[in-house]
Amino acid sequence: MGLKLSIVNTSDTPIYRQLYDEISYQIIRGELTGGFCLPPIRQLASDLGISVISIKRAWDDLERDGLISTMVGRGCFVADLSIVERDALRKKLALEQLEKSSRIYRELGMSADEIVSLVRENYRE
Amino acid sequence: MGLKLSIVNTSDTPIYRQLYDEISYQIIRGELTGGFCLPPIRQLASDLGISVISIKRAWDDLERDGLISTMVGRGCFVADLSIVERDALRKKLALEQLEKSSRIYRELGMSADEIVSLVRENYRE
Amino acid sequence: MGLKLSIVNTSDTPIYRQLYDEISYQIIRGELTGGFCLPPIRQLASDLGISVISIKRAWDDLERDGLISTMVGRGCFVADLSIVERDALRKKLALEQLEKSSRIYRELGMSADEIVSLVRENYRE
Amino acid sequence: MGLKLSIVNTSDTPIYRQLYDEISYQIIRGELTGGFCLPPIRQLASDLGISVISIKRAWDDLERDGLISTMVGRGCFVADLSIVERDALRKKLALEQLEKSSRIYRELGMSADEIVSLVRENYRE
DNA sequence: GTGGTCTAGACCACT
DNA sequence: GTGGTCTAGACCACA
Repeated sequence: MGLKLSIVNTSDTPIYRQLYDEISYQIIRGELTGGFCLPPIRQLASDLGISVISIKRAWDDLERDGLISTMVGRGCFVADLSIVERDALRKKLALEQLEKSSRIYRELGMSADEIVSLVRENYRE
Repeated sequence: MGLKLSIVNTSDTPIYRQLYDEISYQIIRGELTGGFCLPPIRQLASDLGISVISIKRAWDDLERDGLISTMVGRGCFVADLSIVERDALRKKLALEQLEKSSRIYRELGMSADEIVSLVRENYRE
Repeated sequence: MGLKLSIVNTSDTPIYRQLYDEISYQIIRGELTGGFCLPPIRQLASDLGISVISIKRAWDDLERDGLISTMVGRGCFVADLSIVERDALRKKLALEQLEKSSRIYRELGMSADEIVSLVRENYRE
Repeated sequence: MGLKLSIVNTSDTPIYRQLYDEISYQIIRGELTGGFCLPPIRQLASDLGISVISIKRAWDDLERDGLISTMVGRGCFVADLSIVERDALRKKLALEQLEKSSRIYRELGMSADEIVSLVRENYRE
């Protein structure tokens, strides 16, 4: 099974960011495991109908964060992460997101209880 | 008491967006009430050290969303919103934010309980 | 019975234009007849909650077009118009409006028949 | 064939409005079809001898109304509208215009028949 | 006095 | 290359 990626051109989040996010989420969820070989960027670019530059940028960022590693001439491979590392990453991303939202909830004058009930409501669907 | 606004020039969110957010939050929290006359855009521009255009853009967006109304030659005034309208707006913004976060939480494979405990933890601080 | 005027501050048509229009329409419909004495602009300004300047501007325009005449120290009076004059004015305004709309209808690629049926539909309500 | 636009600087309708109108009419008439790539705003600005800002403002409005979509770094593209959508839009704009006119016709005390005959007269030319 | 629009030119991020 | 944002300064119409 190959890599699954879906890109939204009209989104306001840059393409390279969408790529970064999708790959990192798949790694965190364990769908992409250590040693998996990512497809050649040129092929991926034509498959997704996007620019090579966007992919390169995403791959660079992923490598910077230790999620993949590039072996010149051989390709890009998903890094080996322990469950502990993956979990730490997961919690870090969740907290980042939560803090961003919380700032807004506070601006709206919402209490923790209100938010919790919104969360529960939202998840039931 | 005049209007309180703080702008961060180095932020990656555009100035006009920061202005929009601050004003709309103040309206939702009831700190800015119907009929309040916003300061002249040119005065505000020089006070904040920003361009008139950024303010104009924010005011345009606020007007399009029914939060203020501008009268040429007279000034810009906060719209009269009923408590019901304000609450609806508040809930709408909260839900928008929640859905954005939820998408990410789901990508990270988190359950509702996990999120709720994160929220509680986050709010205790 | 006094003069009836309703002004919408938030409208995008200038106040002086709203005044001009309402007065001229009343004259055309024969509700304001020759010799009728308009209220003092200062009183009207405070009654309507608008600026004297806006009224002055409207009165000036009306006088320019021969619809009222100002007698210094005595007030402003509606001009004596014959039925023929009133009808000519009515047709002129209608045609002006029609030409403005027609330009848009043509841009939208509508035929005369389409427009006529829209008119009939619109008037039935 | 490139995009055809004509701007009148001396008009009292803002440049960004003229742009919005011309583009939207061309989309409604089917002259601009889905996927068409609008010229770069900076090139268009220099071609038309106007400022980038005016174009940007028009493009923003068009995007807000779902008529085009812009992709940073790639350009602005005409949205894919079904014939049904285009027709609905066309009718909506026509009705808006008609209601504006009708208000005035009523103020002038005109019957539906009078208006219809005016329309027919006006279209014969 | 107010807001509405526009220009010319700049810097930045994305592809 | 593309669009996104911003500044500084100008001219106009409205109240």
